[in-house]
Amino acid sequence: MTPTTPSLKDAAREQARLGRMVRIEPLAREPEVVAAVDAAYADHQGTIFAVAVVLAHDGFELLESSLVAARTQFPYIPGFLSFREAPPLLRALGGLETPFEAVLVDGQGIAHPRSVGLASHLGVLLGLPTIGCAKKRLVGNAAVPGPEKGSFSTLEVKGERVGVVLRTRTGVKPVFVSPGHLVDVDSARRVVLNWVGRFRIPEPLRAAHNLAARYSKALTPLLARNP
DNA sequence: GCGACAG
DNA sequence: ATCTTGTCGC
Repeated sequence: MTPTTPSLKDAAREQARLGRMVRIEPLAREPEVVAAVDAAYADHQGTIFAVAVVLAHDGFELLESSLVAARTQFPYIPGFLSFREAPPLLRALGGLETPFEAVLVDGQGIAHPRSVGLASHLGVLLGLPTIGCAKKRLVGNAAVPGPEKGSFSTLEVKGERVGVVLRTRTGVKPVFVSPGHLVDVDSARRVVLNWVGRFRIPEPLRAAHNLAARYSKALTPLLARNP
């Protein structure tokens, strides 16, 4: 196979192309089953462990998980995270057999320099609703939301409402929620809040994150023996 | 030129 | 993201 490593110029061009395909619209129904993706990195040879999980809203039960281990093909550059994580994450999602209604992503949706964060990028390629839920801000300005769980403030970029800064737990640092594809800001906010358990990060993303970390620790020694 | 900067 | 134990607080 021929490793594909686009230049930043080409990457930005690809984002512009995908950006034209992003659709922001309210989600018709509250998802009963969602997927979530996250990645962990191992020290050795730039290995990335991409994980996709499927959970049922009822009891936040983990229905299925999928793992993909690969070599990173792109460095981490703010604004271009998709070119590093989207390929393995898409493969992980492709390994799922359980049907899901939306995907929660650890990163931004349209709250991005070119309006195509990882969540939007994945959404367009999947043709499914995706929601970005990041722990930090990439772009945009927002007021500090109220201290109670559920409070939120508008995240805007050049006068555009691209997301919300949402308090998922009382007194805890808020998260940055923005629509990826086929959802709007309000739908994205509601979905994230509906999938929050007793922690700051929504359960599906926690499950994906924990699994990725576990796989990384457990498999890194094996990869060192079998390069 | 000087900061800011998802994971 | 990752390197890393205990510790302070609700």
